[in-house]
Amino acid sequence: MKPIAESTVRRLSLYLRFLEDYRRQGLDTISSGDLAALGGTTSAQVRKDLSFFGSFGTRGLGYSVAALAHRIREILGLEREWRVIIIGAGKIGAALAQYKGFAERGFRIAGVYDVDPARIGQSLEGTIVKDQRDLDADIARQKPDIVLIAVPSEAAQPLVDRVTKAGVRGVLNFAPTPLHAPAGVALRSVDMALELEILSYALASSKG
Amino acid sequence: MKPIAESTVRRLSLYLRFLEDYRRQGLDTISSGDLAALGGTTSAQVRKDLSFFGSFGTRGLGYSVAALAHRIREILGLEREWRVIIIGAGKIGAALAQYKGFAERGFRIAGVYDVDPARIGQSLEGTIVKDQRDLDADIARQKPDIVLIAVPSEAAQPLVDRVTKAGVRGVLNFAPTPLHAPAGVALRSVDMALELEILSYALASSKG
DNA sequence: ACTAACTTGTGAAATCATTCACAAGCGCCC
DNA sequence: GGGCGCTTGTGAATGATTTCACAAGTTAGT
Repeated sequence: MKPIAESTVRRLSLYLRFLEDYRRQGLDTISSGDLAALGGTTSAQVRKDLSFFGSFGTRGLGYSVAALAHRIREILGLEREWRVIIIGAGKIGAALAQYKGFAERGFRIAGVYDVDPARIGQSLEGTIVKDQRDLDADIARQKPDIVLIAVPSEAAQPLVDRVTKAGVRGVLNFAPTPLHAPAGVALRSVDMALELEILSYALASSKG
Repeated sequence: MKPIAESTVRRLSLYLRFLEDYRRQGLDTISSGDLAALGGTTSAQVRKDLSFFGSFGTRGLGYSVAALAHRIREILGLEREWRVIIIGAGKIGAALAQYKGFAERGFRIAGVYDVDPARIGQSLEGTIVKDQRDLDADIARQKPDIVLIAVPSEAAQPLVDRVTKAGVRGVLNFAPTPLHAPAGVALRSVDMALELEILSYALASSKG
């Protein structure tokens, strides 16, 4: 199958949310125009996005909310549960551990790790913070799918190297530094300071 | 001036970090190739990015680390201090309020707001959580530049409407829902669940 | 059964972003 | 001062993504 652009995947994920809203409202069908209006895009874009994966609409009517939601979940791999571990139990790690949105989407937090003795043993919403020295053994045993990196910048790259060596193939980084992973490993970064800087540019360039 | 792509602005922001690293190491010049290697891109990309804003390199030598860093800060609007307020003092809001990376880059947290009486009055790293009822009056008085939205999804859009009406022109949303802002307002979203779903897709589509 | 009103799916066109390729400029060394 | 090696800046070419435009399929109404 030809590779799908990230922008397309991102929009699919959004469409899924709108479909869930529609379902909650008891609506059975939705048109590409409706999805476009909700997502701030165009109906052609929506149809093109979906067309990469087949054609599951009905001309004249639109898409079945339930069927399309199911199909998008399949495409995104959300039908299964993903085991996620968090490394770093500081402010951001703790916020992530307690974030409800992950569980709702099938991402199960299987463990939280830190190096700080003051944090090890603490409970974060039911999860006990474990010693980072247990990390490799736990990865070997539990085979987590995704690791969230919530440690200081300088500790991030060594951890990526470590967990990918242990077999982890998905990493989501929250440290404000670009990381590199070997081929075959999916790595993404959420960089809040960077987002603020992009906003800064937008404000600075518009008002002069 | 012609509009600059967001991807370009994002990379400029990265280059700035590398320049600061270089400066800490006492290096005076840097080439587009060096910047490219650090950022995982190509030297042509780096030069093209910079060329949108003028030409400030020296052929044969590269770029002055100090001069380029200064110029990028100017471009991004990081020479001035931005006043930022945070709405929502839950886990994410609290983590944001205490995040060191913002202050380092000139984003000053001027206030944190919540509606929950249990949170109002609490201290977050020196900042007292204020009553959200004071929001409009405080915005009128302090003229914050940027608002960080860290509230539940359903509360997010009304807040965007409210703060933009009060004159705020930059919004960074952390609620997992797409928001809409009037023209002239810069709005971005950081959606952690969405990033995980993109990872999920990458993992699901590679291993079948 | 026919028409009118919609909506999908998709090639083609247009736009946007990245990469290529190279002339031109600069520093260093002899 | 001349030549060599390195690096920038930038048009042109390529590649990727979005938008256009429309044939074809479906429902609902009469």
